[in-house]
Amino acid sequence: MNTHMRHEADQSPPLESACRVCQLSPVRGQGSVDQAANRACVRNCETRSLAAGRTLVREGEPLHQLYVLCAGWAFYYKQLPDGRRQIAAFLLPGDTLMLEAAYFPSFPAPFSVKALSSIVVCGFAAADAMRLLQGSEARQQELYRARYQLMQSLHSRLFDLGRRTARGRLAQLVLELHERLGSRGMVHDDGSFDFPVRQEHLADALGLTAVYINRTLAQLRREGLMTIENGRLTVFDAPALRQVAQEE
Amino acid sequence: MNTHMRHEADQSPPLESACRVCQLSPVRGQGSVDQAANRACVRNCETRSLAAGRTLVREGEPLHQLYVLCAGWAFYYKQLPDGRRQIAAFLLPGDTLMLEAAYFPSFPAPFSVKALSSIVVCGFAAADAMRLLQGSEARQQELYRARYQLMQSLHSRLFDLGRRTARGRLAQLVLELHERLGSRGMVHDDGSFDFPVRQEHLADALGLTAVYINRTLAQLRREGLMTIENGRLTVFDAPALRQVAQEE
DNA sequence: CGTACAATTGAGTGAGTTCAAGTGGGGTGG
DNA sequence: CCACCCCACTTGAACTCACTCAATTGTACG
Repeated sequence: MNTHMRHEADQSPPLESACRVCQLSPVRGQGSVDQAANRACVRNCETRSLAAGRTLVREGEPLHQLYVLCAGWAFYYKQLPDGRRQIAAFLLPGDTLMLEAAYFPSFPAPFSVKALSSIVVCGFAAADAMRLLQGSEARQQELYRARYQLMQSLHSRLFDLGRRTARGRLAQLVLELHERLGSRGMVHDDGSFDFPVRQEHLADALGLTAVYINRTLAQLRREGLMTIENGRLTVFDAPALRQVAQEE
Repeated sequence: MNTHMRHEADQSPPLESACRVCQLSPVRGQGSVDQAANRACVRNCETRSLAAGRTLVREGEPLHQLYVLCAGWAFYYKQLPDGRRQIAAFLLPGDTLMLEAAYFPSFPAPFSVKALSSIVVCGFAAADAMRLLQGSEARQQELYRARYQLMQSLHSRLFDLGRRTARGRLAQLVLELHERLGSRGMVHDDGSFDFPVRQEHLADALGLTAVYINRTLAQLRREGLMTIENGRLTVFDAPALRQVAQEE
C-alpha cells in the first residue's frame, strides 16, 4: 500500500529543467554544442507546458513548428467524428514531436498530437531547426536516427495490427517502450518504469477494446510476465515476453 | 555508372519508355527541366527490369539507392520466418521507391520491397538524387508531396487495420488506389483500371485472410459497388463505396 | 460522503479464421 | 486437339478470438 499517491496533473515537471532535456535531443544536439547556434536556438525556442489530455497539434493544421518533448508522454493519433480513434505512436521524454514538419513543411498535419501526461515542450520553427542541424555532422546523424526509429516503430505497429494476436501486440508494445526508455536510463533496476497510459490508450494503440486489454493484461499478470500498478509498469520476465511477442 | 539495358521477361514494359515516366517523377522533375542536370541524371541512372514476384530490396540491407518505378506495381512489406506477412503500401507507376534512403541514408531498410507485376525501375544513388533535387524549388515541392502522400497512406492503413471492418478496409484501399491512379490518368472512363493484385496480396495488406477477402469482395460485387475481373478492377458506385469506407 | 473516472468481471454475440473440398481458366506436353 | 496440371478463386461448416452490453469494484478528489 502506498501512502503518497498523487494525481499526475499535480506534478508538472519544472520548466527550468526543460532545456536540459531539450539539449539532449537531436534537434539541439548531443555532446559538444556550437555555443552560438545554441544561444540562437534558445532565443527562438518557445517553451510550453500542457496538462494531460490537451491537444498540441490538430490533424489538418499546416505544419510549421516542430517540438522537443522535454518531459512527459504524448501520442500521435487519428480520430473520426464517430469517436473511433487510432493511436499511431507514443512519444517519450526526449523525443522530437512533429519531425514531419521538416519532411514536408507547411503541409496539413496527417494526424493529431495529444499530451498523455502533463508535458513540457520546446517549439521551434521547422526551418530554424533544420538550419541548426545543417551545422553539425553528429547532429545530422542523430536526426537520421530519430527519423529511422519513428519510421520503424510505425511499420512495426502496422505489422502488429495486421498480423498479431492481442497478447502478441501487447508484448511487442511493452518491449518497445521498455527498450526506448531503457536507452534513456529511465528504467529502474527492477524492470519497472513510469507508465502514464490508461487501458483505453492501449486499446486505441493496439486496435482493441479497453475491456479486452484488461483481460489480456490480467492474463499476462497471472502468468508472471508483467504488471501495471499505480501508473507504473513492471516487466518481470523479459525473455518470456519476447517469446510471446515473436510467436503470436 | 552507365545506363544498361537488357531484355528479360516477354511482357515487360519496353525499356525505352522507362525514362519518359521517370521524367515525370519528383526525382527527375516535372515541367521545365534543367538539361545539364538531366543529362547528368541519365548518366547516373541504372535501369533495371524485374519479373513479378522478384525482390528488389530486402529488409535489413543498408539503404543507399532509391528508385523510380517507371512501370508496373510493387509493394513494401515485412515478413516473419513463420510466413506471416504484412504489406505496408502499394507503389504505383511513377512512384518513388525507397524514398526512405534519403530520410536516413545507410540505415538498414525497415522493410522489403517486391515486384507485384513485372516492373521497370531506374535506380539512383540517394545522395545524387538529393543533390539534383536541391537545384529546383518546384522539384523540392514535388518531393515533399511524395513524402507526404507516403506518410499519409501509412497512417491511413494503420487506422484501417486498427479501427475498420473488412468491408471498410477494402473500400478504403480501393478508393485510395482509384484516386492515386486517377491523378495519373490511369483510370478509364468506365471507372476501371489495371489491377495486378491477387486476393492474397489484399489479405496481407489489410490484415485479413485470402478466404475472407474473397467473401467480402463477393459481397461488394453482389451489391453492385465494384468488381475485380481478369486483372482489372472496376468501380461501379464510388459514392456508395465512400459511404462504406466512412461508416465501417 | 458523493461524484467521477478507471479497472474489473460475467454472459452472450459476432466478425473473421481455419480446414477442407470443389471450380475454372490458361498453359503445356503429348 | 485433347488431357492434364497448376494456380487463383470460390464455397461450406465449424470454431474462436475479440467485441458488446451491463453491472460491480476500486481509487482519487471535492
